[in-house]
Amino acid sequence: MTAMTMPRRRPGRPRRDESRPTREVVLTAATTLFAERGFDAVGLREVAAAAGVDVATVAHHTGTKATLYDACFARVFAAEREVLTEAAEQARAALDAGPDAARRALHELVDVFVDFLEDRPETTALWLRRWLEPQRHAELDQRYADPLYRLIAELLTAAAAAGALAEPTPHITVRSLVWATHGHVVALAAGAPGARERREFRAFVHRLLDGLYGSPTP
Amino acid sequence: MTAMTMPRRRPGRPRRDESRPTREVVLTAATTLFAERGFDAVGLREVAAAAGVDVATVAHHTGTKATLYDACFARVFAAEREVLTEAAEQARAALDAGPDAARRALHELVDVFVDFLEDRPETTALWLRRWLEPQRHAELDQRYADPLYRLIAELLTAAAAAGALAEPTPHITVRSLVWATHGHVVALAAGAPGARERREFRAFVHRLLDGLYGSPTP
DNA sequence: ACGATTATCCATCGGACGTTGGATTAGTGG
DNA sequence: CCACTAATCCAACGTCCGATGGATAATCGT
Repeated sequence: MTAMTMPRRRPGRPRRDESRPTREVVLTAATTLFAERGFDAVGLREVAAAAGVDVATVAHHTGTKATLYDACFARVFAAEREVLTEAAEQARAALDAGPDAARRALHELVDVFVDFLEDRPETTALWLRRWLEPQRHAELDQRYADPLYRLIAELLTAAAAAGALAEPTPHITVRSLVWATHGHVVALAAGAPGARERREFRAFVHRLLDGLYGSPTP
Repeated sequence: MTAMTMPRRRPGRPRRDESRPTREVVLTAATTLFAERGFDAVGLREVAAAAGVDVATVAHHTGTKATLYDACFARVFAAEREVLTEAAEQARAALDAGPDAARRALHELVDVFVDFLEDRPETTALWLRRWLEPQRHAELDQRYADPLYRLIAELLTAAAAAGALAEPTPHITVRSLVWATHGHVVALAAGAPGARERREFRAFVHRLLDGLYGSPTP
């Protein structure tokens, strides 16, 4: 196909689309690309093309490539934190309603987390990529992951006190569960069979939650 | 410090060190760098410097950057497969010696796997990085991971038949265990506290093995 | 002993990269 | 209506990258 000279956008400030600010468009495009191929494999010109803008516009809105990457991660993580903290609050409220309701609330929490990661696989991809950067790992866990892990571990400890679990759950068990979930999401993103795979993984985590520390009464 | 003109090595074939072939030196250096920072963040000149050779020598022995990366992965995985298949054979032999011996053999298998990954964190790093490349994921799992998963899952099924476990273990449980272990290794590599962290993770996986599908008799 | 092969380094190429200076145009405040 | 700011694109810079052609020296086969 002959490259017809597309009416190229001329420089200058265009009409502003209030509903989708350029910064959001750029961050969305960059998040997808970074999640798929990682920081170093993605070029700023590529991000700009995916967002439909020039590379200088990307720089104007998000600074250097490193700050763009950080902004993508912070944006994705903000959504994760919001979902998880709200679900944890609801589960904690249910602890007072008796062991059965508490246990149901814990399973609901697990479902919310797995649902969230399945719906947004870029979250998992960005987490795994950043965990593989040894310099950033410690700072990341301190700023982002550890507070959430602590939140969940404390919730499970309170659940044990309320009779919904046989024992409190250490931090390390929560982390292992999180990694198992991320593995599940990575396999899904790589095209593993959908419905059955999901059902089996749900059964795995729920069984782990019920069985590892022993439900008091089945 | 003034850059004193180091007696630079002149071209031409040097005396050969039979015990450490150049190809092995290059692969070792490249494996470390790729595991630490990933394919795109590592330059061939950097690999060459770490191996103490010129970049053209790297190309001479390992071809393009992509084939070098593949060679690193294949070499690391060969060691993993060797360790795991031998451990699985020993465990299978123990299945005939009664449920208790069989159960002990399964725990030994888990220990061998976690020991191996803790000793060679680059194995975990390379696996995780490749799992994050969607194009290669399917081929990788087919060629490398799935046979091992199947080996272990069949072993656990045989263990259930021999009375060491209450139920056969699906593929997905094995994969989840593998991911949990990788998460543990990543945390260790990032400087998490050593001894206690390790003890708690061992307790987690062993308890999962015993408890998730229920040991027949405690 | 001498050609052939192997292993190494040097120099360089074309291209892609991240970043930036500056021109251009739309909106905004007075 | 005019000065100012904000947002966009173009073009370029210097750097680094992966790859390769070619020179050089050690080893090997005969």
